Amino acid sequence: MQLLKAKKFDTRFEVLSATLKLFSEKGFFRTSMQDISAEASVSIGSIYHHFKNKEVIAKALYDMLLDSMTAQTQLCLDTEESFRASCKRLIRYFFEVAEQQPHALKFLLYARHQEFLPNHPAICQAKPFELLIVAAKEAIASGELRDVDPVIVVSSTFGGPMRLMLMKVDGVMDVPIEACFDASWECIWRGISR
Amino acid sequence: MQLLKAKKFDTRFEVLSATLKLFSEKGFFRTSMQDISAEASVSIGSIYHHFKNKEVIAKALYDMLLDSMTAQTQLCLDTEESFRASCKRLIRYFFEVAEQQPHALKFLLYARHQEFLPNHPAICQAKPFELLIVAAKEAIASGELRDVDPVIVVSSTFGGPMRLMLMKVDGVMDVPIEACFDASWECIWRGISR
DNA sequence: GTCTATATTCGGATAGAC
DNA sequence: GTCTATCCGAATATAGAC
Repeated sequence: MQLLKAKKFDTRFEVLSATLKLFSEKGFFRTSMQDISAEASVSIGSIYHHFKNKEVIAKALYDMLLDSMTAQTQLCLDTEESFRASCKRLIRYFFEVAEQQPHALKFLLYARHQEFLPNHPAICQAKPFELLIVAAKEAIASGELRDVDPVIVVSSTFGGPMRLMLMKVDGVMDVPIEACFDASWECIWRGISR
Repeated sequence: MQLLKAKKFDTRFEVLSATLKLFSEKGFFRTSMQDISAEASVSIGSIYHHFKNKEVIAKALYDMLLDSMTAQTQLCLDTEESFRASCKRLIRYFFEVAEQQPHALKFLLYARHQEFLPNHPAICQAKPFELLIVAAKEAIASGELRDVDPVIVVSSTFGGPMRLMLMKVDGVMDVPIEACFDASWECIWRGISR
């Protein structure tokens, strides 16, 4: 599933797509409107017709990607029966995104937003994180997990995989990230399971 | 131990100290030389006398903090006898820094460097990480840890605590981070130990 | 809706006195 | 070594034609 959705082949999409690539490569501040214009083959005037300013492009992009992540998280939690199964599936999904849409994941993970979207909540206050906290709480109540603070459960569960994903999107990992899944998951599950 | 060392009460130190605060609050690009000048109570001309440009300040800061981290990592690995004891001590140390010198940790963790120090190695290629990989390898050989890829061991060990540290420096954690230590460590150790 | 040309601001960096 | 005053380029954003 593509995180960045092409409703139709329109200017708006071209701009967002080009911007995502540039931001993840060079960052928000090193990317000029000129750059975006060139990469998207859309004039600066047109860009400003669709987006009030550069920050608005960033915000549109961020919201879109985060919404996809939230939807996917919700889906995994709703579809699977156990916390274990939900997390396994979700991490598998994240790994897939890291492999196939590294730009999107890098943009999202690198929490640069803090810098270019001032007074925006930190990523750890975002929706997916909160959904997982709730799910962890339930899994503790049901006895699936040991009785540990849910925040620590979620950090322990996703902290390791996130390090691996960062390595992947930074180009430091030469093997496919899927190769890390089993070993990584075993560490996680031994850590949090009852 | 202070990560930012005051050799003497000199201009250079004043600038670095002010810059650390501003960068961690507003980021590299939103901090102007004007801002630094005001915060440090040092004229712009003087700043440029000591540092060629803004990037050089950032790099000096980054190197200084990373060197401290490397030294501390080395110390823990040299002093303690087991991988387990080394990591416990190191994470305790990190937590302490998160609590007492959040600016320093935030600057270091937020890997914004990628953006303002182009073609600089990602944090996961930095010295402390490499030291830990080697140590993990040895601990596997000695039978202290299960036979898991050392990269995964290190990610699993520090991934969780790093999430917690980020929450702390982002002001999202209201309790002292030390309160998380025992539970977090138990998850880690169950995950990686033999 | 898209484009080109242009205005205006901002901030990094320098010159040169003390 | 420190300071003030100033330069100048870059990039955001706009105006207005098509």
